[in-house]
Amino acid sequence: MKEIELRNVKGCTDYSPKEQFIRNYISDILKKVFEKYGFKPLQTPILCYYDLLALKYDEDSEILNEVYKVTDQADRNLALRYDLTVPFAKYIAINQNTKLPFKRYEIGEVFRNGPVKLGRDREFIQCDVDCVGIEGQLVEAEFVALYVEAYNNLGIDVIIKYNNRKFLSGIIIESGIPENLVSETITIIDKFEKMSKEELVKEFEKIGLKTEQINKLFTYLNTDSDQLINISSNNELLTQGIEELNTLKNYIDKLGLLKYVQFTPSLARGQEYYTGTVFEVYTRDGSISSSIGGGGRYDKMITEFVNNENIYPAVGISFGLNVIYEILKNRTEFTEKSLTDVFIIPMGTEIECLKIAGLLRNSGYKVEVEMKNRKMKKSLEYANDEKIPYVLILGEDELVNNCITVKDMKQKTQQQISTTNILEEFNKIVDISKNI
RNA sequence: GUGGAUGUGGCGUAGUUGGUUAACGCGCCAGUUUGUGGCACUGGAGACCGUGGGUUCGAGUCCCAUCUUCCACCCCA
Repeated sequence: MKEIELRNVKGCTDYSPKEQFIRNYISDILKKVFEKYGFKPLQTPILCYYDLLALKYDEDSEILNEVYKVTDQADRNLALRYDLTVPFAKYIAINQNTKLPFKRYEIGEVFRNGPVKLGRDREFIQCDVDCVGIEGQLVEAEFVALYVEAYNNLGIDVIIKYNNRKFLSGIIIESGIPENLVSETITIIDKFEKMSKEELVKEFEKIGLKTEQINKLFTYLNTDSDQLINISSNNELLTQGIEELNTLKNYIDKLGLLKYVQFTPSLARGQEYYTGTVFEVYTRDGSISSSIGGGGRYDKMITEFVNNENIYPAVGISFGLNVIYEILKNRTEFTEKSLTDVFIIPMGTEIECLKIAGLLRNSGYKVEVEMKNRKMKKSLEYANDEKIPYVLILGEDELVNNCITVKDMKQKTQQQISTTNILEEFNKIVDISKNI
């Protein structure tokens, strides 16, 4: 056998039990909130036809370079999914009798053969929530509520920045910038908050914008949400964008969520397919500079994809599992947390212990039984390392007296309880120590 | 993909102008007598110094190549 270097594929990560526990905790909370808002789980395959992705992303698109291509034994051209949105659109296209509105969520791996750095892998989990079939700003407003609730449940204080693509394109056109430079301009605007004004001007000049245009654009980009009403224009796109922004703000206000949002005219988001409202979520204290969630309205994508007479207006948002993990991982509730509640050490009483473990498990405790025949000292050291709060010891002494020793590892106390109604007795001990 | 750094036991590091058996902390294992943990003490295992060449009497230490990882740029989640 040839010796190989043992390592993970670039951009792929192992998650240890402790890490994965927190990741599961996060996705469990997210799932609960999604379902609370009426979103249904939809599961799509990771493998898909390459042509499907090629159809969606332009031939020369950078995205396509980052798609993993694979083949099967029949030499079919396949790919690993790049995001969850295309599989979603594909599902709608295949199941055209799907009743609208269709609300689904999906949490799953996606793959991008791109640059790797801290917090950015090639295999990563996306958490997407989408609603297809509804126009107007109500969906957006509800998504804001969902965002707030989800991040509240995770204990993260957030600020949701929002903007509107029609508004953004509108102000660019209104500034006198030619149509063919719109998308390049947006790319630069996306860096608005990261770069100084001088740097931005340089960038704008590089793509050929005139000083007058740049100045006009800057005025628009510094607009406050209250000033939106004052902007009047013949540009239909701009008027529409402003109207949508005002409607959305009104909804958010009535839902009492205004303190969670911030109108940000420079917010663009990279994806070409957004057509209306866009969101990006940040921690309020700014402890994490990158966004921890984002999304927006994309009315055309599914419509073009399905390509029948129907239109499929859609809004989708996503949560950044990795970055949420980075925020939560150091919380003591996790670092001090044991994945096991009870550790049972048998002293020649293995089967009895397994039976007791079964009893405790049935009432919801996570129970582990010592199976390695080692010294009690070692067993206790293990329990201690794992931060397991309770240890039961069943030896001959206990067996004779029909009882079992219960150690409270945190309090460093121990007592004996009767084995005949062990569950009841044990619950009592747990309750008492919880109250302390 | 382009540019810049990096690579020493499981982890984090030290290794002087190239010179004998590569050091330290953490971790790991075992013990400090009987069925009791977090501390302390004692002992132990574990690295051909990323890989392949080269210079040299001699290289972890110099040169070249290659790979890995990381940081910028690009793009995004």
